[in-house]
Amino acid sequence: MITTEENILQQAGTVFYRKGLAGARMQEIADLAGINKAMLHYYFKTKEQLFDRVFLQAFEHFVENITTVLNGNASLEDKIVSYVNQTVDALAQNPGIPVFVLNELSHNPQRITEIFAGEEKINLKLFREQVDKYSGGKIDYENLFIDMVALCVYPFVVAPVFKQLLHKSDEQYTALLQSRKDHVVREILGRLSV
Amino acid sequence: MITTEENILQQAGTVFYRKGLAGARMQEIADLAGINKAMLHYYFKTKEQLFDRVFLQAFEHFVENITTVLNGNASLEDKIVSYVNQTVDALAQNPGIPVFVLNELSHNPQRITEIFAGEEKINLKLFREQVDKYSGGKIDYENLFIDMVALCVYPFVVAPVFKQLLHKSDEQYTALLQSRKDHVVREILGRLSV
DNA sequence: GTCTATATCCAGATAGAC
DNA sequence: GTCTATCTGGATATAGAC
Repeated sequence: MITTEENILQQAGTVFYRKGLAGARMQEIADLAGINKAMLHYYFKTKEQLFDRVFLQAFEHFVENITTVLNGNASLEDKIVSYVNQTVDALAQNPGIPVFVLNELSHNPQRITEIFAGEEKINLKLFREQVDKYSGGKIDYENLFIDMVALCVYPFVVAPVFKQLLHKSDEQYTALLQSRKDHVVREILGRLSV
Repeated sequence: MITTEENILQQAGTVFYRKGLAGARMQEIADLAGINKAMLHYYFKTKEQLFDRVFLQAFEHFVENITTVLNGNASLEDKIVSYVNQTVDALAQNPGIPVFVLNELSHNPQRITEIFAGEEKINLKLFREQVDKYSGGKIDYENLFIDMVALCVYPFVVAPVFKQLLHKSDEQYTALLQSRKDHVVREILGRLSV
């Protein structure tokens, strides 16, 4: 059995993802959750507090693969393979999260410093050492990291535009996104083996 | 001398970029433009119509390099070099545009079909032919195109997160974005010469 | 074309019964 | 914990003088 609070959080997510903080209506969230508007305030006091909870969840989804995969003790190759596959799979289930998170951050940039303040686990030190060691200092870990993330995430972010540009149906574009997992792994690993 | 209408459009842009349609306040736009709220309605009737104009401008900025560079009659290598450099330069001047456009499209996906309806100039046929010819059919033009755009644009979109993650100041991150022009060109051109 | 003053609406939040 | 009814502020939009 799901609690009322979890139910609200979930429905609030779908509304906030689609409309943002300012565009969302408490009434719509209440309707989706099958409860009364007053209940939202009973559980979360204000719209902003409800939004904060939703945003934090979304942000954690957004960066979770970076932290869990990169900080493990697997080999560099294994980490890259894991990151790409897990990230694409996660985004396929929640394609709206990246734009939602990035948009809120662009509206509210100081949020990011607050979030990172308590989180020392998000750390690329280990990844850097592995890249340095692996390539004998020849490969810049920053660009490698940026490229890997960009190649995975951007096609989701820009999906509506690329769908039109490449003349793809929803199903065709979904298939393309999946097929890119192998492509991205090949490209990134290819740089290491030169 | 700049007209009142252009002045409004420009100030409306800065507000809408930061806050989105629902979050923006007509009063704030009026204040920035140094005029009265009533004037906004005199020139653009409703907030939505003002927003539509701003959005259309932004969208054109967002895709202009794709159309102008890729449809020219330059060589494939020259097109890639031009696209990367022009895109990064344009984004450096207006870093807020991509998230703004992508967010609005995620809130309002049918907009993209309306926009593309009249625009037959946005066309990757020529680019595809060049890639096919150049690589003897060995390189997938879709992934090449997606990757090139992703590597250029995504670092701007995700700037606040990467700044924290990589421990960069604003100046350092700006420098990194500039330095990536050569990096991206090298990576993409490198695939062609194998 | 530009302003002040105002109408109108709507959404977040609360009061209070059950 | 859950509801109905209501308060209140604020934002878009308009009326009308200059």
